[in-house]
Amino acid sequence: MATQLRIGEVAKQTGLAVGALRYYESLGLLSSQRGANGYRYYSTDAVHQVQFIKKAQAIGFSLEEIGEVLNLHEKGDTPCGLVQSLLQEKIDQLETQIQQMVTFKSELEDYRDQWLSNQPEPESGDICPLIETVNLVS
Amino acid sequence: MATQLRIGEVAKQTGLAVGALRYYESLGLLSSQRGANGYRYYSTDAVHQVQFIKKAQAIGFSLEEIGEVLNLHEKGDTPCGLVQSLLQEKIDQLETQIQQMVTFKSELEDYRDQWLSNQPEPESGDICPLIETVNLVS
DNA sequence: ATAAACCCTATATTCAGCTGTAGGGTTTAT
DNA sequence: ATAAACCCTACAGCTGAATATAGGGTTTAT
Repeated sequence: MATQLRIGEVAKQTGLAVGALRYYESLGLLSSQRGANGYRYYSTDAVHQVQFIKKAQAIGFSLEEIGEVLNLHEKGDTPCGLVQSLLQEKIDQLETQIQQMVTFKSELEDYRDQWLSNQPEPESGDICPLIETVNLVS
Repeated sequence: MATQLRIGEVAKQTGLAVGALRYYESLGLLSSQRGANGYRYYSTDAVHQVQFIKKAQAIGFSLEEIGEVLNLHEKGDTPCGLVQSLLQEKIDQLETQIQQMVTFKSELEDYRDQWLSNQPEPESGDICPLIETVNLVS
């Protein structure tokens, strides 16, 4: 029989707040057994599961995605295929975001440099010519 | 005397939703004059100011920051110095974020490649070895 | 004259991932 | 025996930038 841990002990061992553990339970990411006093009791597997959740978060998974993975696991399936495709999705999204941010940063630098080298004449009613000259793309 | 616009007309001319304009007013970013019927009336300057807000947003300013800029402007000051330092702040933040995302993306690719080339043996109790082998840094 | 289109306020809701609080009950250490 | 430390539920709040809804009043077009 595994040692039964109370929520504070799980919190201590995982570094999560007690409230976060209860929150995870409300999302169906973590389950517990209740004692006669109403307390949640956890096996050491729960600690492992929380660590799994933290690692999955660390590689960019949302709690909802982690829930899907854990659901597959609970059904007895190996969720590695799902993990793999989610991971590839994250990588692709990161690449897209990085490209967008790089482009955006150059645009901002261009605005800054243009303005530093050649301050536009303020037109009547302008608030700040630096921004007034921004061309909205979208 | 400038033409007085109703909120729907300002919305149409700026592409913003009516609700967003009222929201901006609640934040102090936009002001209007009220008619006897309670309607908001705007000058064409308001359209210009909304466009300013949109441009400032487009270069990464939060509504709160835009509020600071507009407050300076309303006090009669030229807010370009503030705009310039906020802009430099955005550029620096972008650079930091880009670096973090690039690093993070490589880490994810490493995980993916390691796993593809050499699938770790699942240990008993593992949910998915791909994630189980993740080393948390923080 | 009446309906469509417009306007108003006030409140609630969304996204995510929690944290904080109030008002209790339980366990443990002294 | 009593206080500290722990646990419970239920709800509110936080971030930011809005959107949505309910329940009304006004203007405009036909």
